[in-house]
Amino acid sequence: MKYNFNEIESKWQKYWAEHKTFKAEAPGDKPKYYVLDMFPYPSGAGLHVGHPLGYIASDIYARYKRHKGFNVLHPQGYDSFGLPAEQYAIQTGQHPAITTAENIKTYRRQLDQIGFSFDWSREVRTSDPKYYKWTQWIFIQLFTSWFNHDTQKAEDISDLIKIFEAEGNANVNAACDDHTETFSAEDWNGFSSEEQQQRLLQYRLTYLAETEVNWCPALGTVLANDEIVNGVSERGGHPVIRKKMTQWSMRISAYAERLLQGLETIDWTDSLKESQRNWIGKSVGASVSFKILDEGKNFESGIDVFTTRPDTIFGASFMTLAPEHELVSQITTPEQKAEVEAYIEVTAKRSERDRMADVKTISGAFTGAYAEHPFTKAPIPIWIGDYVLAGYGTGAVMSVPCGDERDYAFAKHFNIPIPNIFEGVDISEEAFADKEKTIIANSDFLNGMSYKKATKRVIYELEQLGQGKGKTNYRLRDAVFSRQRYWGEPFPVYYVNGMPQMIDTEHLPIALPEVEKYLPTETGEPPLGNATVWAWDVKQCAVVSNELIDNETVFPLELNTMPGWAGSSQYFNRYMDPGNDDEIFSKEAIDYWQQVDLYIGGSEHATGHLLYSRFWQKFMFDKGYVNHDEFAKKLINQGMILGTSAIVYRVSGTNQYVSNALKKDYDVEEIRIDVNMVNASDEIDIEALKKWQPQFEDAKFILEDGKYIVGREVEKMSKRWFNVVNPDNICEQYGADSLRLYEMFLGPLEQYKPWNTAGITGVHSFLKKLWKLYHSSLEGGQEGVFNVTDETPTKEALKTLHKTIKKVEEDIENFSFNTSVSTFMIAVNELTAQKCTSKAILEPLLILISPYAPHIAEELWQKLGNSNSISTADFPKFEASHMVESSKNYPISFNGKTRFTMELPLDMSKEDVEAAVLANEKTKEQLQGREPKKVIVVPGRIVNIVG
RNA sequence: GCUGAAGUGGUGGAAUUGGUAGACACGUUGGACUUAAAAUCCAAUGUCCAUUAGGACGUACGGGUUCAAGUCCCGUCUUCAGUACCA
Repeated sequence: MKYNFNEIESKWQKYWAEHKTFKAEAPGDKPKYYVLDMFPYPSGAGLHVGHPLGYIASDIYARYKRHKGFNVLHPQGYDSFGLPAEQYAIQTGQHPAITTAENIKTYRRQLDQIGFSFDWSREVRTSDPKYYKWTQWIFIQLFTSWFNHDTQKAEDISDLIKIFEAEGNANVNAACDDHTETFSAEDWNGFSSEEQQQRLLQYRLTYLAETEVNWCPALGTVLANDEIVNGVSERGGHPVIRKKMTQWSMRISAYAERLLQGLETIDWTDSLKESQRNWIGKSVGASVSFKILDEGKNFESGIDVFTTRPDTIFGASFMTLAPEHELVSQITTPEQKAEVEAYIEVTAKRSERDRMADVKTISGAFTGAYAEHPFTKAPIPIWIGDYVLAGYGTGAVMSVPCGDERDYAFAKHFNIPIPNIFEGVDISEEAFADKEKTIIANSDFLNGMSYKKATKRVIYELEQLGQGKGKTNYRLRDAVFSRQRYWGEPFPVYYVNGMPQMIDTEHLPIALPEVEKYLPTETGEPPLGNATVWAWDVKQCAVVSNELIDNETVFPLELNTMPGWAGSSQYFNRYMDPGNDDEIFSKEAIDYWQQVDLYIGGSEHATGHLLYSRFWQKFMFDKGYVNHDEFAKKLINQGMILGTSAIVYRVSGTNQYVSNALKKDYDVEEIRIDVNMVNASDEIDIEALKKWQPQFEDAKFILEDGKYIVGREVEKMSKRWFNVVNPDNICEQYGADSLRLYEMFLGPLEQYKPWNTAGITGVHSFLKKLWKLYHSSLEGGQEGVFNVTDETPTKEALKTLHKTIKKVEEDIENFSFNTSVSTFMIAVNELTAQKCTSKAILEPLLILISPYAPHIAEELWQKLGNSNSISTADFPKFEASHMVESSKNYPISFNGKTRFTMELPLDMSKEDVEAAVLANEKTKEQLQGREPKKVIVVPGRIVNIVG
């Protein structure tokens, strides 16, 4: 019998689908385990061999946990809103829903052929109205909540209104806009409804606000920072301007501290936690208010700065504002006006990128104005400089040149005095920024103090003056939540007199309207501005035609859509109860499934999806919908499988191509060609190449040894490098089990590693050997027939089996799937050599292998006479008794060098081993009559004699 | 610059956490089978010396601790990833 993997694999895939083998059970007595993959965006290109890596790992773990008696939830779905489908729609007019559905079909077929044990009955699609109903619902929950800093949690907005009605906002310690004014209960009750709403918006966890965005007029859309290169759009090279737009934002900054603290409680990789910490960017210091020395003018407020080094305040010899700072135009003196304006213009022209790349050049301008030092009352000149960022802190710094490198460089450049306030430190060459070694001098009441003491004291003194207080600053900014796109979740929002109103949750979902064009409107409105049926009738509670808008009972709906991360920030909880139309998930479901036990996905989501999801989870926790404030207990980042591009070398200016080894003799250009035309020894199929692209049709090739050898380059797998390997081809040629084993065998899960199809023969021939082990040839050289007997297993075979059980169990628990593939190979080789046919060995062996190679395992399992799926079988129990060896070959070392080996019983005591070794002839020979100083015996390992 | 991870044969990678370095696989070489190829099987394969027996060296580099170091400590170098004037 031949190992016919194609037949076997499609047979079992069909069986699993028909029998719903992997459907998670309803809550019951079994312990639960939740294994989750980051769901894919279904792109038009389909899957390449790199994509399933994490899915294979999670599938192995899920199957293993089923063998271990857990009720496993292992769902899959699609993050199906997104830009590519929309751009395709713009080009072709095809509705994104149609292309998305087609792409999902391809994905599903490709996923199915790899044999994943997903519970497809729980599939979610973020673009499905039944799903995004709940995304809209969460948005409304956020809108009707505020964050109380005193309790450190989200609370209902109605409670806030009660406080306002009773006592105003003076005692409310909430996460809110910086510019929120103080009002009394009388003030509040005197406000019009609109004025009240305006103020509440400053407290809500999602709010409308004017935000600066990168606007590209030619493309009619907002661009993200990474879509801009050198000040122009990446696509098309159109100019981009900074523009203030009214946008929805999420008040994630309210959760900064909890997002930081929560990292301590979860088992995620250190590097990932570290990048989240950096992103949150907590810094502890003080805010200090400097009075502006006005000449006739009257400034109500001074200049607020944030500093982490308030202890160095006596060293402040100037102040620097960001050029964009709002006070700049007010304080600049007439004499300095021209210079300041010129400088602002220059910096405004410089793109963000230029400013970042060019850190060395020092530039700035003096405003002519002075501030007053809070303690010495000395005048301090106020400068502007682009090294101060408008977006961080207050956009202003007190510059202490002796204690900060950037301030030092700025002071040197503009000849500003650099007073030294450190004891015993020379600052003639560079600034001194070592907090730990700081002793303050020349600083009045701070003299002689350490950084810690001085900081405490100066904050106290500033508070006495009313000019400062201790403050913690976070770099984390609120997240802009509006996109000028079509293919995203519509907001459940309509506008009455410009104020946003939520649609009642019972009328959700608000489905995406049909539009003629997917582009922005001519007046610059988002694509939903093209919709003709996009108004809200509050009487009928229905979406109606725009023509009916009367601003009395029919109102305009929001034209923006939500960003990509909206749909992915709670999907893991929705999987627990995906069909529920009445709630996002039932209490019963969340109480049983709790949280994700194991989450596998790429590290590129570190500061996006993974941060936003934690934020929403904490919010859901505050509102009592979930019972953990972290959604994933453990997270593993799988590495990427890279492509190995093939390169041919064109001799410059000709149509000749030179083989890799000869290219050094020519002036050549590199051209990437399709890797599928190159064989395992890097030799190219010239005929195929000629047909591939017209430019090669009548090309000449300069060969080495009659062959054209390509160059290789390891890089990301991508269509544009022609290095994509399609899993369809691999499954067809070698089978899904080979693909699964090989992806694991390639190296540690977390690591980046290149794909090399040639190596797959190793695992493929292992599967053939495994097949053969169950189909041993009978005497006389017949074709192998299925041959498993009830024979009592030999000691040797038992040892092989239990060694394998132990190793594989350890490997899976430690997620080192690569080494267990080797373990299987060794086991099969040993059992083949032992001519093992015993069912008592071969049956449990199959269970060990089945998480990795489920199809072949199911087939052989069935041949063994089992009628159920192997996935219901219990994981074999390791029994140490089978591992006991009576003796072992000890390496005998002298001063750490191994000289010979000795067979010794393992149950011998250390003393007896020592005696036996010393009595040995070879030992005596080595010692040449001398007495050993010490004999070290490590049981079962080594004997070392120190002479 | 800072932060994080890592440097082991021709290649991907193992190494029971301080105990025979290079498991397993790819590749390469030789052999068997075959008209031939594919497939399969067997053998060799870290480097150097030696006909063999065997020996020396060897985990980026330089030191150290230890009977014993890929593993621990100190210093240096290199690579990859993230981040970037964060006051």
